[in-house]
Amino acid sequence: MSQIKTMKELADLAGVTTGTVSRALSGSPLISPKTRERLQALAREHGFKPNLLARNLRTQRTGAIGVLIPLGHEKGQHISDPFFITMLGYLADELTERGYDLLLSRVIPEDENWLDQYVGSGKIDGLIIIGQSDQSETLDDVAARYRPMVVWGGHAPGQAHCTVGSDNILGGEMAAQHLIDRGCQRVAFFGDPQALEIAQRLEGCKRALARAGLSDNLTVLPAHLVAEAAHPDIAGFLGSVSERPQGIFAASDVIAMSALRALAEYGLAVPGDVKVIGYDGLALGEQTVPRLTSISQDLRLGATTMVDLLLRRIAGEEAGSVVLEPKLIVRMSS
Amino acid sequence: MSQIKTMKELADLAGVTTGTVSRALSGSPLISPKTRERLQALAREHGFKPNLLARNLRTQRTGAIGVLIPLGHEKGQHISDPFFITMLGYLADELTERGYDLLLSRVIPEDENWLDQYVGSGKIDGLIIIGQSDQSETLDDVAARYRPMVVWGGHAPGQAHCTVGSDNILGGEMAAQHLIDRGCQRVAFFGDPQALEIAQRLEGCKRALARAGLSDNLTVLPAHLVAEAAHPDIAGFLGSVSERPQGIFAASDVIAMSALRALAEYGLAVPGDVKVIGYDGLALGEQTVPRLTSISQDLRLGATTMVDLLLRRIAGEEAGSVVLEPKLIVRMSS
DNA sequence: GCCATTTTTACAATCGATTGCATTTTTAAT
DNA sequence: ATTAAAAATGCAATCGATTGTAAAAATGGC
Repeated sequence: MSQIKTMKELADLAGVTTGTVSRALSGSPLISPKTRERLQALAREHGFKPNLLARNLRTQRTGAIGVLIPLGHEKGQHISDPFFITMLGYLADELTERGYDLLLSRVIPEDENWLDQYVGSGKIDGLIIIGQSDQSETLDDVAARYRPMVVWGGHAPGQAHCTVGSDNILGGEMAAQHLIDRGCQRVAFFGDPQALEIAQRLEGCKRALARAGLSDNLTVLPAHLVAEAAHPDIAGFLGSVSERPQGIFAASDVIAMSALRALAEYGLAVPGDVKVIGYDGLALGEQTVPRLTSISQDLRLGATTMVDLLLRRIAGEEAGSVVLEPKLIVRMSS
Repeated sequence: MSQIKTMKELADLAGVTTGTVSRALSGSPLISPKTRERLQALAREHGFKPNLLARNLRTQRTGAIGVLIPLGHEKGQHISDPFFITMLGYLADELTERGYDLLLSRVIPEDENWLDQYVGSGKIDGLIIIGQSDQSETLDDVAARYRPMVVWGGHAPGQAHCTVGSDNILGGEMAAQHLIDRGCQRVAFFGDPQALEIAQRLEGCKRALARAGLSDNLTVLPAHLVAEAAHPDIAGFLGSVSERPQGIFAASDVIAMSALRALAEYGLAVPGDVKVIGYDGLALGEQTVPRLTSISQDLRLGATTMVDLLLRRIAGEEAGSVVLEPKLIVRMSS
């Protein structure tokens, strides 16, 4: 019952060398069945578990995938943000199902090469980044020399890093078109286009409005991504505009929820006075009052796809970006 | 611009030894400021990052905290369960704020010593376990020889492992009392008492009923913890009981949500026909229809407390279990 | 019973950093 | 200029496993 911590101890105990123990425990055919079983039994009996650090150092693989959340210009944003959390849950399911651990880190990309902190640190076999934020060039930069990396976010032509995400331009177009179909003439866009994904959604929005000849009727409010921070932005906006928009396109469901709250506080009926559409299709949209119309990205599929691509890249295959279909979910807010 | 991967390469390049490089990069006072700066500049220039595995192997610390979710008898339960996810988000915030990484793993405790997979694997400095499930003895067992471990869940007298969690008995009592106060004579408890926390909530429930002389009016339905799995359990129950309960105490908010859905499907009004109270106080309870009355556990505080205790234990201090105050949140379902 | 194979096991280098101790270089004091 | 003291660097062991190769033991054919 003594505590065997290292192979050396086990080896001494059994009267063999660590090499033999190592091979025995890994079931190498170089070891006779007799000693193999003896050593395995001994290891079990003493509860011996090989040190993974040492093993990984030697074998140069870790069995862990890093998941990074760059918080961009949004300093206050927490990991407990519903979108991150949802995505994280799916990723965790997917990765653990395939035998990988998930190393979660929050990063605030302040110093030049925040990404290199992880890449090549030897702690991970691959990297999944949730959201480009405003770091698209940095990502391109790193992607050039670090292959096993997949990013959730928008795909732009000429982009070097591998992304998975919905077609944000199309999604934005669908959202705006939906508002137009519902009779909105003046539309407000809530979201900060500094982030690529959001810029793309805005772009799609503009296209739809242009097609309807409503280009001049768009107002853009660069609202914060965090719910608590977005609320004052939105409340301020609603209080100050002369001509109230008839439709609001929020660049994320979280922003949309803030908008719903602010609208309620101003006594505005949704969808009667103002129609609201979000983006993400999070589960919480089912539970808002009124239930939130949204452009849905299939996050579970997104997670699966990212993990797929990543593992293929780790294996050395080429694997390009994937663009997922956005889907309009009409609920009660529009 | 060559890719410097190891200290040896950097050292050769600079014409010094790895020892010097190591000390220079870690800012040791044994190195002259001149060479220190020269080496640091060189390292920066070549984008050198020390291999963390090697460092950790040498220093015997990893900078990572393991978070484990034993899924117990509930095989189908996913990490994307709202409760886990919420807790996970808070933990991630808390840990990253203190400079720790978070290594997430899902475990299905099938083999004898699932816990030893992680303890002593050398990958983590400490362990946080979310939920005891039905593994309380195993946890006690491991706690005896592995100090840096904190568990979210119920605290029972004589328990060896360090727990943080709400007072489940008191919480259960409060929930049942609330239903009684609202005039419920027959009460149903939804939840599987195999898990310690749930058993405790049931115990509290029984006490309150006993005090009111209603002991015989309790029905226990061991519903699944997973929303999708709980629903048929509950629907079946509602369809089969002769005397419908006037109050339902769901052992978790997730179960309560399933109950709300099932009740709606049976055309029963909440809280008119049946009153429902959940447990956890998750944010999603704000968004249900009707908004869910619940016994709230302050998960953010719980996460902070767990991390606190864990770090103190890692530092070698003694740190005992903490029981948090449950709080009744009256919303619209009761 | 002896030599040639084939199995088993031992030996030792290796992964990439850290760190105590020995050695060299620099500084300062006489 | 000499030497003692202080400062800076080099050397080499170490963390705990893996793995190619060499050595030893077991097997088999005659």
